[in-house]
Amino acid sequence: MSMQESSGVALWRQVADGIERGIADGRFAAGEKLPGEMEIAETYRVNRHTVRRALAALAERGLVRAERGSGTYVEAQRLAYPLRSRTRFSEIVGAGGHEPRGQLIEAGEDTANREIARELGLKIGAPLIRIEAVRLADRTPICVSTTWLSAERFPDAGNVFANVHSMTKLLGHYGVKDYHRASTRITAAIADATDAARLDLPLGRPVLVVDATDVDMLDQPLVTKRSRFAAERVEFLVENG
Amino acid sequence: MSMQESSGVALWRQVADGIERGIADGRFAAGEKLPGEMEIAETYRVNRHTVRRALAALAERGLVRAERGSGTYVEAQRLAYPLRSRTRFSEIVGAGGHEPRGQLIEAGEDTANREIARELGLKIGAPLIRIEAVRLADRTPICVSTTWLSAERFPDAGNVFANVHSMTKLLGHYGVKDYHRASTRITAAIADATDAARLDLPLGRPVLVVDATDVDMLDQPLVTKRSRFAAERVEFLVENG
DNA sequence: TCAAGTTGTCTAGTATCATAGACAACTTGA
DNA sequence: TCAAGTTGTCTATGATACTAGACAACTTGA
Repeated sequence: MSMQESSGVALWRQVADGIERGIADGRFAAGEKLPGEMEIAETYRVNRHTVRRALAALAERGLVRAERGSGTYVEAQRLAYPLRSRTRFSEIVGAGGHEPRGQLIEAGEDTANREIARELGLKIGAPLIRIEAVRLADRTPICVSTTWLSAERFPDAGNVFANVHSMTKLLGHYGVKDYHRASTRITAAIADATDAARLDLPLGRPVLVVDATDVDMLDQPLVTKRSRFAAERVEFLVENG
Repeated sequence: MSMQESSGVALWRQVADGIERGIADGRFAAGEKLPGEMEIAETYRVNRHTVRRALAALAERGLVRAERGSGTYVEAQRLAYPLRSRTRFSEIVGAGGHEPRGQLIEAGEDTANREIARELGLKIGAPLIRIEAVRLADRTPICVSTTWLSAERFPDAGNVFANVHSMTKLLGHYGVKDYHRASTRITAAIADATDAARLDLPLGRPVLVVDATDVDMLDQPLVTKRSRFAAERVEFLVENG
């Protein structure tokens, strides 16, 4: 027999992703025993060795645990988190009874290209602070964001964010009491290797790509950002009056 | 040299994903020439043949086009789709310089489940008209929609739509002069076999799933629908005041 | 105790992935 | 016209992925 998807994704990986999805959506509950390796092999029409490799990958990530002679058991428990627009990430997550977290990946300097300059009302080439961060609800990554701020208006913003772990608090540090969303663009893509790693998501899962700009109460642009959300963990509600 | 990520995703696929992302986020604009195969190979630290395979995969999906002796060029560009209170498919597509088309797949009767009843302000079990249609810009499918209308208020709506090929015209036929969007919910999923066939999309590509309800000028619900957009062909623009 | 069912570990063969180099066919600009 | 740069196609080689079969080690329940 020979499968030949030629999708560029290894069979064992497809099986692993399938099982992980089963865990994520509750088909396999935490602590429960998975079907036997033979049975999994049959459902995916794949050799048992391929299933073993998939299970090994999941075991290495701590999602399952194999017990010789007995079976393979689910270690993880599934988490799901809604997200609404027009509010603060921290407030949205907090309202859902979860603890919002922000984790800095990298902060650095940058210069404005045409698009960012237009969004922020700056000149092309203007100095920027670029902040890349993961945002989590409890311990589940929700999105990765790249945020750009004017380096003149928000000097040292990278270090500030590293301390406060929140964009609202960062802006408050510079005297911005309130702000709101000026524009939002949404599309979708497939998680690439970088997304997958940062969102702790299997490769090939959909991500929602959101470009947004926030302005202060005088409609002066403050920050513009591009975020990539794990689509299976979020649903956007658009409220047009 | 030997890469050995062991991520279960083939190198050529990682390269293809990287290039696609570059196209999606505008680093490579539509019509523009990509870097040469050798240059791409160097940036990804990969053999030229691996790059060629990645480009072949993108070419097969119509995202790029190779010209011998000259270079490889970006084919795609996304349709800008503003999500305003006034959202008409035909107007949006027309504004982009494309010809809007609607193609009926199937029309039939249905009864309201809890969600649809709530959206349309009907009782559970109320008779409905269900219209499934593909919407295209020129000859490119943009989305498939399932639309529900009250069968009492819009009798024979299926046949009307089959003639006019437009939801705006259909509503006009029943005396609705104007309407607007009451609610929009967006998430993303992976194209299944049905989506793939109707959207002329390869299996496994991302789709944007939009649930929306339109109301008349007195805020009375008219239609509720679920649409599945080919994510790689559209970009939603959200304008919150 | 024992049989059935489970995971763990070998060996082996075939197909695909990725690299490497060479050259042909073609386009572009000087 | 020509040189430089591009994509297209061929051969070849090693590493990895997948399949296939067999058997060991262990758990469970009758």
